[in-house]
Amino acid sequence: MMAPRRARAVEAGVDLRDHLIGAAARLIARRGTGGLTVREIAREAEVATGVLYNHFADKEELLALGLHGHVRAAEADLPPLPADDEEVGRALLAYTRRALDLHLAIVPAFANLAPEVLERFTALGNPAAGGQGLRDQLAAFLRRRQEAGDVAAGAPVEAVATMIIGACHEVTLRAPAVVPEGFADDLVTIVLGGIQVR
Amino acid sequence: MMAPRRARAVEAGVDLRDHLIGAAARLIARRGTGGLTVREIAREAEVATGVLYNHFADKEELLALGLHGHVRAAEADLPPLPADDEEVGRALLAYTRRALDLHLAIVPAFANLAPEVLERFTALGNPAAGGQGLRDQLAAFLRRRQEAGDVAAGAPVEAVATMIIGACHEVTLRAPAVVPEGFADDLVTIVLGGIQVR
DNA sequence: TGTACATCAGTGAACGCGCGTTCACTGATGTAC
DNA sequence: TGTACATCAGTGAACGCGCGTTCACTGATGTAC
Repeated sequence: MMAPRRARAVEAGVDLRDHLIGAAARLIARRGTGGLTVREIAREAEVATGVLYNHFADKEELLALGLHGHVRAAEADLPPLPADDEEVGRALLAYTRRALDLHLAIVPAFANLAPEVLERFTALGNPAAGGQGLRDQLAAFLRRRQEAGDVAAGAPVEAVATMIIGACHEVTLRAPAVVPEGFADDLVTIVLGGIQVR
Repeated sequence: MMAPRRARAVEAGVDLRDHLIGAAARLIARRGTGGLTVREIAREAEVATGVLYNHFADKEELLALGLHGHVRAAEADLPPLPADDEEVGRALLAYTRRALDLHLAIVPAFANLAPEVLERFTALGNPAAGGQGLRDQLAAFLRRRQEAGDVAAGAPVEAVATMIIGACHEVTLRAPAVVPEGFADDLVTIVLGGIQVR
């Protein structure tokens, strides 16, 4: 075997590649991908700028990986999902709150994302819900409950999932993000019962 | 009066300032604010680059104005809104379709927008719905119909407006944007009747 | 165990390019006579 | 009407800065003996 050299600031046992991705993820969590420079990332990692190019093809690859890590880290902080035998309304509320919390944590990082980075990020697979994505996870939940007879047979569950996730996006995109009082409850109320006069 | 000179490519009678904003709006409509350069805008306007700085403080101001113009132009292309005595479901469908169409036209331009430009754009006032914004316009419509007794008294109409607009965002943000078959109808169905088993 | 040498990841100054912005110059339009 | 002159918006080459990327050099870690 050959004999390499270690980066001064990286403790033994950690892969420098992971160390760099972690530094990028931390910066992205703090201020978005916005005007991040490779020098800044190297500084955060306490490493020389040139080393990035020993581990990544270019800045975009590192940013995509950092963003991916950021999303996974944010999701890992969330409380677990409800069991499938939970009452539909309660379960839906839990899914909605989860989506809101996750979006509050990650949407800012996507606000000013270069298209090339987004493309690479997408190619890495959806990091949320084990590669499934929040929207699809919610849609799958609704289909299961529909088959179980807890959701009206003809209900357009795909559109429901899109609406709930979309509403979370909407409220979370403005800077600063403001979630109205009782927002998640309102969403569930609407989706369950509608607004029509009866 | 003094004696100025006219830009070669600008026909008599049009304000050069408006001509420049129009060129910026056209480019933004075509490819977003993404990597637009002042040289490109000047080229589109068939004018020297330096002239921009006779009419705008900097690039950001021109981009914000161009974006504003783009949104107003997109909205002007839309069919008119339904009258207030239209049946609620039909009216809601019309509002939803309008929101979808407008978002299809303008969301791409916001995808990769620099925060400073967004800030300046916001300072110009919401260009949609006569300065009111689509979401607020929809919420106002729902409040009116609620007072008229066409919408359930306790229904959280603000959240409904956010959900519908959010769903339009959601579906329109992915590139390429794909609106599922019957999407607007599904949204209205959900909002009116809900998905609960009865 | 100790010394000489080889390896190659890490280092960071330097390169080069793109782009926003500037400014000396141009020339079309008006005024003076 | 014609000629000389003044004005200043328009022009575009040049400036300067920031940032991604490169590459000659360094030095920690292993191997040979």
